[in-house]
Amino acid sequence: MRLVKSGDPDDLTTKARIRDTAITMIGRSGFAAATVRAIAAEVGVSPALLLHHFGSKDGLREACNEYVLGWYTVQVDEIARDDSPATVVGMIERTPEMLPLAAYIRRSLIDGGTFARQIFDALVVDTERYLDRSVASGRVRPTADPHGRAVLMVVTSLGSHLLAEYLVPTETPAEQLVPAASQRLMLPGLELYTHGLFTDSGYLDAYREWQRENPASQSSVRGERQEMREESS
Amino acid sequence: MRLVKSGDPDDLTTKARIRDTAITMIGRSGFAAATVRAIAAEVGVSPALLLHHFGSKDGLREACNEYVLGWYTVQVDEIARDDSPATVVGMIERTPEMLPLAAYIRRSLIDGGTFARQIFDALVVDTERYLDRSVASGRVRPTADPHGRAVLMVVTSLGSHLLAEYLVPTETPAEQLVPAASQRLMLPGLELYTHGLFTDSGYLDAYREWQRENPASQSSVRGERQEMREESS
DNA sequence: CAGCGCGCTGAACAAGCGTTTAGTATCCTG
DNA sequence: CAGGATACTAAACGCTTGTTCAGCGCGCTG
Repeated sequence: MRLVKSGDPDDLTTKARIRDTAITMIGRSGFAAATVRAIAAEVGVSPALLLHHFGSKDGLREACNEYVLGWYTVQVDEIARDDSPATVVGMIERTPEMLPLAAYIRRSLIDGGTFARQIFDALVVDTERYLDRSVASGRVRPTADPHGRAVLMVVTSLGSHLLAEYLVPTETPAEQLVPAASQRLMLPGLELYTHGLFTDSGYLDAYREWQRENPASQSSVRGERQEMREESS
Repeated sequence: MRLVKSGDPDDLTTKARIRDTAITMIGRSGFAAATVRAIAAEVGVSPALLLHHFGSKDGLREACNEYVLGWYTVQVDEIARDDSPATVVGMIERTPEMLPLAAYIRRSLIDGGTFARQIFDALVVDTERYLDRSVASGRVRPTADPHGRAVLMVVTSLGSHLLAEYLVPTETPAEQLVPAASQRLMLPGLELYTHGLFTDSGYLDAYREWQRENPASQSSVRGERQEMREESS
């Protein structure tokens, strides 16, 4: 257990142990399946204590969200300080002690809601910054839509995360699931990122053409964020 | 309602109407949240009738799976007959009357299980065939790992499907969600597929090098399927 | 020592779940 | 017209869920 904080589980307050266990169990089986009684039994306390500390089951979820989001922010700041080529998504998958956190985030993304959106947006911001640096250093090609490209890469990463169970043989043990899945896609991914998929720019040119002729249909979709369109005028 | 079959809802047997409603409601709110009572109320029958026809709630799910899988197979065969450039995933997203089916598949992919794996594998097989044709006709580059590339593309497609709610503004109505999400990723996707992401083949070469030096680590991951390795010997 | 707060428990609560059971119409068949 | 299958319902069952409530023991404070 122990999650991120250092020291023995015995050193943590019972409230913290409940929170950590809840994160693990919600991540493993989902919010609904992780019942108040099951979590309490796992920690070794009464169900009533859980409600005493967190008010309600939703209060517990809120506390978990807050904790995970705080931890996530710290991690991002940490790896943003050095300009290592590690993305946040990749790092989440590798460090074993934060696997419960990753599973919890995975569940949250599936369930939807404000918390998941915060995480997703943070991932996109982080990925975009990483890509910007890579463009500046000449390793990555510039793009007409940096934000959109970052979104696409986050979607691909999280997609392989969410669909990991279908990428590996059925009998793969749960703890090897995500690493095995990302290794499965490594070569095709690198190949795609290096050479692309199409032999020429026909599709892209056609889409740009269509886009130029139907400028109305995109403003409603893009929404928010980018107001600056000076470079295209 | 009416789903795929033709005619008025009144023309269908009550059993079929229950099944269709179940598909819609499970797709909308998940298997657990779509209770027997809620489905029965939506159809306008008693909860007991549902059990009378399908034996149990799991029996109902089984019937839904069977129906969706059968319908899916028909669709795939249909668009595989002509060599249109439409992928199955894309088609699912566009035809409005099969949106409930798509939502149901989406939920099933999240919940996991045999049915979801069947759908996923079928999508991969179909995508791979489509890519093979495109390679033969010269529109798409050949690859060292055709199956892996097909998996990657399915993951990207389904990923944007699963994460659609994060790709669009919060207030986007549910029925525009998937189209809006895929349009959001259209330009970055085409750009990536046309030019790739990296400026040179450094990362790919390094990985291939590493792969050549550590040939052990991949057999356990690849698993199943491809036994033919004659071209590399 | 009295008393208050805090961590904690056992037992119970109402509500919702999937499911069962007994029974009622209805229609087809002999 | 008799009779059995079929479509369907009302009511209840047992179980699990989140939540409440009264109360216990312990440590700190006055």
